[in-house]
Amino acid sequence: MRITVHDIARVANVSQATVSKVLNNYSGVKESTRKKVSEAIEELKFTPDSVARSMVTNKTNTLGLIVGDISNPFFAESAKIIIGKAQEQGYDVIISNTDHDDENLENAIQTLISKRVDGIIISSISRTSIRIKKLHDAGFPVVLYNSRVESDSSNSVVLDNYKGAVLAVDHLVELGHESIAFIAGPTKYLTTYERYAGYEAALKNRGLVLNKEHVYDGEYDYEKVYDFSYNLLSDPDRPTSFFATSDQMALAVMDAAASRNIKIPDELSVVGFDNMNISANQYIGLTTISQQKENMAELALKKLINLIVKKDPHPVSAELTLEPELIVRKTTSTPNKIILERRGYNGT
Amino acid sequence: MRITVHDIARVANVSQATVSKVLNNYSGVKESTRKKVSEAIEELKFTPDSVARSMVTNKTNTLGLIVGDISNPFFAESAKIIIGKAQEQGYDVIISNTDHDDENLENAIQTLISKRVDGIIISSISRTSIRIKKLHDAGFPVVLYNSRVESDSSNSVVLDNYKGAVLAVDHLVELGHESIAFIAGPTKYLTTYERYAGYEAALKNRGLVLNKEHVYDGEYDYEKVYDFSYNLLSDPDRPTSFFATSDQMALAVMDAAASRNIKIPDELSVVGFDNMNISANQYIGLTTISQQKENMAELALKKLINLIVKKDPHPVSAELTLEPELIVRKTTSTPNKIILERRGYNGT
DNA sequence: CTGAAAGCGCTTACAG
DNA sequence: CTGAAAGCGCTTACAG
Repeated sequence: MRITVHDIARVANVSQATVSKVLNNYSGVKESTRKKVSEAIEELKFTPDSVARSMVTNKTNTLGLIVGDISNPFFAESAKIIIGKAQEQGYDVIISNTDHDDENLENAIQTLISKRVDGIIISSISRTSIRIKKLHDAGFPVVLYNSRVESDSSNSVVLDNYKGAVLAVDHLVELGHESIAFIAGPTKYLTTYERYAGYEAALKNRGLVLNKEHVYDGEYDYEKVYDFSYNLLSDPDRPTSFFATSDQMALAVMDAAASRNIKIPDELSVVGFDNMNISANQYIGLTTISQQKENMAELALKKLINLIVKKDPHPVSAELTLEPELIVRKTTSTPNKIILERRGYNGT
Repeated sequence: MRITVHDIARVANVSQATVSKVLNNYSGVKESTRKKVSEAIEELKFTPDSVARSMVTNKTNTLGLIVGDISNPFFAESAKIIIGKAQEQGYDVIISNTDHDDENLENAIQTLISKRVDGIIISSISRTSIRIKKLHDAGFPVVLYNSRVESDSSNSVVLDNYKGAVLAVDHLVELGHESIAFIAGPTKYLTTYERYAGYEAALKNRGLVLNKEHVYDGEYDYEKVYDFSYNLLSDPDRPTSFFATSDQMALAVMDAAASRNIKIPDELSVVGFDNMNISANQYIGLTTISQQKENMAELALKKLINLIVKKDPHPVSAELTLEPELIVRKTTSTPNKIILERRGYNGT
């Protein structure tokens, strides 16, 4: 049924070996035979079988991309860039979605490896994972995207998350906010962990106290964050601002505020983290910390490809850290004086 | 280096064939030898090579998913569902992003097939494409997701797009709008083509005239739609409402309106199409037509799997059509009387 | 410049 | 219940 190099060889009256040589554009094939073979390929509409080729070359030209949640636009947008760049280099990408579950992650790695992908980009991995070290030590190409692990041996590209959080908090404080709730997300990730540290430090540095009841450190779950925010916003003594560790979570906060009919930014300021495309939409206009995802995604892919083709056997800096940037839009402003006074504050 | 069935066979003192049998859980293996083999597998931490297995079984357990733009949340959310359901059934999925370009699409199909994926779901394909018919006739499992092709032979699951558009227009008309701009998108897709037809018919049916200058039928490009809307909104005689053929495009319209400081819905009504997750966010509250993506995605995957395992050799209905549903939220309202009067309308 | 042969790591009849 | 052998469709030394 399927047509193979053998068929081409027969039709072109050459050996399989020569067919293979023209298929791979090797030099050292007489022009006339190359032509014969090409014509046979054309005639039989032959396309070589990648699986068979992978079997012998030990390359599949496919990459794995493991994300916590592909429906989070930050990941979808990152994926788009990674897929695009990968395609340019001749790689396809298998996407695994873990729903932020460690067991799913482990399974994903397992099957990707058994499918012999040439390398993996992982974007949501617990900071205590030792899996990465094993892969790294085994020489398997892995790079962490917007993730890092505490055991040192790994290649990663991340933002300076600590600094990013400080930027966000400072912005709010400078606007006059003294009560800043925090959607921290799960601290099992080093990124969120460091943002939490940044939040804590910035508060302390500004002489503000951290109110644990104003911090959500549960899982990444839209509904749960919505509920947390919704409840917190019923408090007469509610925070005047929220800092969320992702734009997606910031949107959940805004969703909750809207359903309580609380106006943003007049009655509540919100800052996110990621700068996903939609945040720039002027109808939404979310103030946020840019993750530089174009850069980050491109660097991660480049790093991975280098690892694969071994151009970069001893990468100078295994860990790349990008600079965060505060992008002020329209979800933040000075806290509403009237509300504050009603609550007994006396301005600043 | 790599450890193989051969190694296991040696350690367990059996043949490769029996190793294979326990690997595949075949019956007819003595319990004691099964145990010996299992222990050897355990001991050497062996995981079978999927590539080699695919070579002989003619199955890769991987699917292809081709989308026009994975960064459009509608596609990302659909992908999440498809990937999740696929994983449940033991399939991984390679995602190809075409940027709505026909040549990219063709290349994607090509490489997916040479990688021997077991089946493909295509979500953005030109209605005049003859590629699908060829694949279909060759017996290759393909299902179209939210897409259909004019040549009949294909498996697809789509919404009744014509009716969806009628629903959207009727809603606006019933609210009192007489001037409804339309972001149609490229009419090369049957979905958008049919929505255009629905828009046209509904207008006619309501005795309204279609103003070609109020219709955007260019490519899916956020910037271009933004510009189109921005320009149209400068017109003193501008439309009082927009119907967009996707939520993503509706967002672009809202973006443009916001930058012109035009209030939604007071001064402009907007209805989208898709009902992506974020549209339900109450801060955004986009009125839209639901595509039932959960249903659609699940059905598409099920259809594909059936095609693959041939449980469904003669699918009763090759084309599945779902019912659209209007979801009214807060981006639509009656047209602002003051504005209308200022423009010389005299109410209704 | 060309081809015969071996091999990648599995599974599948088939014989015993 | 078990194993020897062939084969999936390529590529890669190697010999000529």
